[in-house]
Amino acid sequence: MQCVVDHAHDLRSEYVLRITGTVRQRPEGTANANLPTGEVEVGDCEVEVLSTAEPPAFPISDRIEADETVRMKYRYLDLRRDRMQRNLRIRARVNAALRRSMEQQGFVEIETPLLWTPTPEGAREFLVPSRLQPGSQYVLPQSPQIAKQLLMVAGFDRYYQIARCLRDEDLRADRQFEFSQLDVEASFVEPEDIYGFIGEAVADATEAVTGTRPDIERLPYSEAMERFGVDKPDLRFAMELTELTEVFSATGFKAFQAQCIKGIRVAGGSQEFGRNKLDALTDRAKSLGAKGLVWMRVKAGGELESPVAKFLSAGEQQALHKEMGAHPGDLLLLVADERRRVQEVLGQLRLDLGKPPVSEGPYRFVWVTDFPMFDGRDDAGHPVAAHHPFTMPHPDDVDLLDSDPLAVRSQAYDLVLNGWELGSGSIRIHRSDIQARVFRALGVSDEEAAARFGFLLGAFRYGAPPHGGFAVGLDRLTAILAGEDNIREVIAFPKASSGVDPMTGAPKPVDARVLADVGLRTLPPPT
RNA sequence: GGUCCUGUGGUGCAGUUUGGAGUGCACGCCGGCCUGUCAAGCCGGAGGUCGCGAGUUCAAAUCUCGUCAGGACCGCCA
Repeated sequence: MQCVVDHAHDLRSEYVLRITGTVRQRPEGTANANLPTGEVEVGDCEVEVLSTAEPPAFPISDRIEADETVRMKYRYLDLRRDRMQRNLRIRARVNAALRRSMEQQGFVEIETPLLWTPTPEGAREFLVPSRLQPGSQYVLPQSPQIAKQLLMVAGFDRYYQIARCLRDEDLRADRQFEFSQLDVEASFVEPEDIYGFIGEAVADATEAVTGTRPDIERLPYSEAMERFGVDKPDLRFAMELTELTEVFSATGFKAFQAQCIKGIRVAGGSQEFGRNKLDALTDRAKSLGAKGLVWMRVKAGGELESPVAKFLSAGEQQALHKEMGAHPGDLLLLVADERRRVQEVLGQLRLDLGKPPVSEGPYRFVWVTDFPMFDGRDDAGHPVAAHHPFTMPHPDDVDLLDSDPLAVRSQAYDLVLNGWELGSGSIRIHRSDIQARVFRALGVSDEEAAARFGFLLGAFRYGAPPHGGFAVGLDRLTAILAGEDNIREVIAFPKASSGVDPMTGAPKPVDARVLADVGLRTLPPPT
């Protein structure tokens, strides 16, 4: 708002002022249609300086992007910018909408402890030394998982919480040490019930920010992997992986005598990708683990231009052309390898070549369902839990636990938005016989299970309802709704990727006396 | 632990490829002028360890090595 002042004042940017005056129409010829307040002004102003200000370390303006280091060091100035004001207000709207939605759906908000017990396995935990029990540690929870399951045993059959979670793992654009989740658990539910609860809440939050209520699609895990090569597909663009294994089932071309062949079609890409770019793509594919990358340009007459074209029969070329839906000018990229490898490589290339910016395009929510129970094997040959060890196997697959564990589907599901994993959940095991079989499959002995999770397993002996739940990553949801590709932009005081807070300087050494109080002594810094 | 990108007055950039005096642009800052302006305008001025340390060279912002910081990614995140 423009203020008209009669007498000179020594006013600088970022001063804090109290201005008293009268709002009035601007005089003829001074209106400015480009400003929201361009029709009016405050006249006959009295100005009082409440606080002077040094020039800020960087311009407080959305027009100029300051260096991250400087922004973080002076975060309180950075937060004055329109962009950050907007982002944090979007976050508040998301937060409020989620709470409102869960309350309306009859859920009860219950807080769980931040000082929790170590549960070795999973993410590395932050330790909190105990003063009253010197030498012993609490940990900060990586999630309220076990606490909320105990609440189910306790009879709070619909629990939710906007929970802070802490994981001492390396930071990324979508990962901070501490992050917030809409954490949910309910009793007597099936996956459909969870999709309903969470879908409602997330749609409410999205509508609160964008004004439009999104649909949420469904995709089984195996289909996501076959069509998109990832378990968190970005459905905003196609370029799907085409199955070509059958096409080359009898091929004489050695490189295509593989378990799986798939391809992606870059529409109109044959012009854009000259030899340099194709070489770069091949290097990229190799760095992703492929043995190689076969490229083909689709010529005007439909014939294929490729270093390997001469090894392929006319029938194979025709079938390939048809399966890929090729048009003249397209670029085809093929990978042959083990199925999982093919999916990974082409899934990543698809993202490299086609993924739109986060700020673009519709919100394509999708439930990825029927995740496998286990994901590969550890060094000892035991299957590794894909979700967590309390995940209920798919009812049809329970009998495979011993015979073919890697084929067991679980009742676990993810919510994905535009290629970001927003969160995951599952139906939990509430029967001790099934839990015992899962632990056995994982190679966890009874003693070990009792030592780690005894208090949970003990609770289950006193009548545990069937239950399941979910957790939605608030930082990620908010970032996408705000059009930001880094969750730091929706967190008031984030950490740098080194884990340091450039504003406060944390973490810092503390006095040896303070350490002694909690029974600790520091080692000399590693050399 | 690894790969890659970035680091130049307070801020944002150009200069680095092909070594030749700290050269340039915009913003800000200081002084002055002007002013119904709204990213105000005009004139003048100050402000630099080219992240840091070695090396190559007659000569390094520029080339090499190391190191620090920020960022992206891999590992990691049940």
